[in-house]
Amino acid sequence: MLLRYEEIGYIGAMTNSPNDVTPDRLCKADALPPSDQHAQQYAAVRNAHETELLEDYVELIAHMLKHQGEARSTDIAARMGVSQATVSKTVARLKSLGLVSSKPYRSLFLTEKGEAMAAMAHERHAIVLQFLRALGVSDRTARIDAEGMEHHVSQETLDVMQRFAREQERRDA
Amino acid sequence: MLLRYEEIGYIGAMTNSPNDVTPDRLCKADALPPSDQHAQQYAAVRNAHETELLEDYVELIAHMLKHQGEARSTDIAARMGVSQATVSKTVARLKSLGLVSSKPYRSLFLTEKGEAMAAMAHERHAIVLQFLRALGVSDRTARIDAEGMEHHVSQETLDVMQRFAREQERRDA
DNA sequence: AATCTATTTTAGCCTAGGTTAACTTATAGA
DNA sequence: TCTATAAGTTAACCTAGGCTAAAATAGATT
Repeated sequence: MLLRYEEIGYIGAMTNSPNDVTPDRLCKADALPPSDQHAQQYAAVRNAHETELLEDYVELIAHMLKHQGEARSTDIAARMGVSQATVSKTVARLKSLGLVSSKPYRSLFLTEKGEAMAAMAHERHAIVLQFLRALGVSDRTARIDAEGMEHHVSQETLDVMQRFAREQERRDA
Repeated sequence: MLLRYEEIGYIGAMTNSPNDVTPDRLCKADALPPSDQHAQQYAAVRNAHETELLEDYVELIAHMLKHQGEARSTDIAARMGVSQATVSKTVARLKSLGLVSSKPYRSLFLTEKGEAMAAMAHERHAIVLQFLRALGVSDRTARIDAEGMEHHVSQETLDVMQRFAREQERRDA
């Protein structure tokens, strides 16, 4: 399925012969978007990186609050595979951002803002995970990949993934 | 499609009644993997983060060498949407890692190692992008998401994606 | 009540990746 | 050839996210 230029969208007006075939066409299909759009793509990735860790934390904290009743730094550290000191520092950042609240030396709670973020992160995560499994990826791999992918999936793609997973589910039933 | 515990794999031996239905089952399906496995998942993500930027750079440099004949810092800076100073520093790192070679104040080249990395990154990127388009995601969104996702997709998932994209292509033809 | 242990925080260190501002080098044109 | 401008580098700074080691606190036990 070779894309037409019009479908690619960013190529803009075709200047040279629109009917010639492979070599030129392959070259163009391999072309990068214009600089400014490309820069926006990278910026989007950098942007995602900034919130990734925060989302992982609040998602995990929410889960712990729900399933264990409390969220303790030690447990977070163990689950994240980092030192307690790292958790302490990151939690300080979460607090300064108004996502987490706690009294010193006490376990953690989410603010409303934190809960909202956790809910969103959890939903995304779940959709991506279900999607990967529906695609036929093994559970173990799906979990690993979902963890990394979830922060880089736009709403549009998420919708497509959800639809796909539902279709697949229906087919399985 | 509710997963059986056995399919999930990490749950291990079921202790309590294996035939009871929704509430317990839903709860378990929502459960996290055991701490050590979970920690490995996060570690995989952190690991990916370390090479992400390097991969993006060599991929971009390879593209420029191929299509413009040379790779200049200014162009990289423009495409990445960062300052030249940042490029300079990152390139220094790429050089120290033996991925890029250049003489001071001259444009850049890839070492063999750098080319190998670039080729891999490019292939992954292309597969993810084609997959997203085959799924039905718009080109613009597919590009953005592919940029972020490519570094977090395992070989297993990549294979599945490639197969899916080919199927879809066949169906379109 | 005193103390021991587990947990949390703090301090000091490191690397990566970003910035601006100032400096150096390459190169094209008068 | 000289010089203006474009391109690349360096210095000094910042934040995030890791680490270890040491200090502080909470809670349980005797």
